[in-house]
Amino acid sequence: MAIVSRYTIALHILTWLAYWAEKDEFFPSDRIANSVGTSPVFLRRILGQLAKAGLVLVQHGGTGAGWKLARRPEDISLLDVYEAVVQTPLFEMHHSQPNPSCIIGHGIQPALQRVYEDSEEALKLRLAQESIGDLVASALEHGKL
Amino acid sequence: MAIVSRYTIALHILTWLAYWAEKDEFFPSDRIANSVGTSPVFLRRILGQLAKAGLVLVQHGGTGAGWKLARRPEDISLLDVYEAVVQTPLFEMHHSQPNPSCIIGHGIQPALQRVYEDSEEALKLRLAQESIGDLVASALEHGKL
DNA sequence: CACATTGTAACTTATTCAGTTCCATTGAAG
DNA sequence: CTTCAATGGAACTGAATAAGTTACAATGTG
Repeated sequence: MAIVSRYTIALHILTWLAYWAEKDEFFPSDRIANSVGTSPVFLRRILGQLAKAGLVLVQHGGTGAGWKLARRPEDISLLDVYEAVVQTPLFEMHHSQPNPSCIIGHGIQPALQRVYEDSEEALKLRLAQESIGDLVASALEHGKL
Repeated sequence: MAIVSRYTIALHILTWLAYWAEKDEFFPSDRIANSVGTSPVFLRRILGQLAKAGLVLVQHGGTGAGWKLARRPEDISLLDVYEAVVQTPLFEMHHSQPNPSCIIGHGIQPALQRVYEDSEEALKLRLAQESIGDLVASALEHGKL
């Protein structure tokens, strides 16, 4: 399979919040849902993860409750978002145990472990180079056509 | 989610075949299944993909039917295996359509497309640097303890 | 106190993956 | 030319996971 669409949704949310950030207000989840095209409850689940990671701030009760960015868009990297939203390792190991009395079956998992960690690291390094600020600029460019 | 365990299984298969490669015979799928710890039918599905990609050779009927490597282990990169077995893009887009009348909703997908492609490319570049030969060496090192 | 909004739990639905069973097909060996 | 060990593929099951929905208690501003 692939990296969950939850990650795409999280990036959409943050890009949207960044676009409206100059207003400096809290935006409710159904307002965001209108742009993303999915349910406010689903968004709140993701927003909760982003809040735990310190990427957004939440205002609970009263009128004017909702969400806003906790930092400037340029200071939120796509890696920050990845680590906030994706908790599972990128590569899956065997579902059923390989045969430990076979020398390959015994040694393959630690061998893969090392390669998998390095490869995941390469991906994360690339994600660290891009920010929500970049996404806003790029989305506006494409959105205006 | 993550990259399917099918990829791990494919690497296990090829590492196993590489380990026995000097014998220069064809190995049946249930012999391989004994090391991997999963069903021969599942393995044959994966072996079929590897054969299509030209990484293994198959011998159909008769005694001595089975599978063997089509190239030397050092000439099969982990990227070759990835492209043989994983067909879907690494990142998932939205499941439901973002709002096209919102400027962010309209521009976000092409913006993400570019970043996603670049990031997937970074992962593949790392996978291209490692070969089945490396995996055999590393697995033997760990397997001997 | 009123009320807009969050937080969370429980449920449904769809999808995907791994694994299984079954049988027709293949082709080397005797 | 028969035998038989093996592949190839279809059809099915079971389990896990994701996205989406409904419902309601908790929050805290005004």
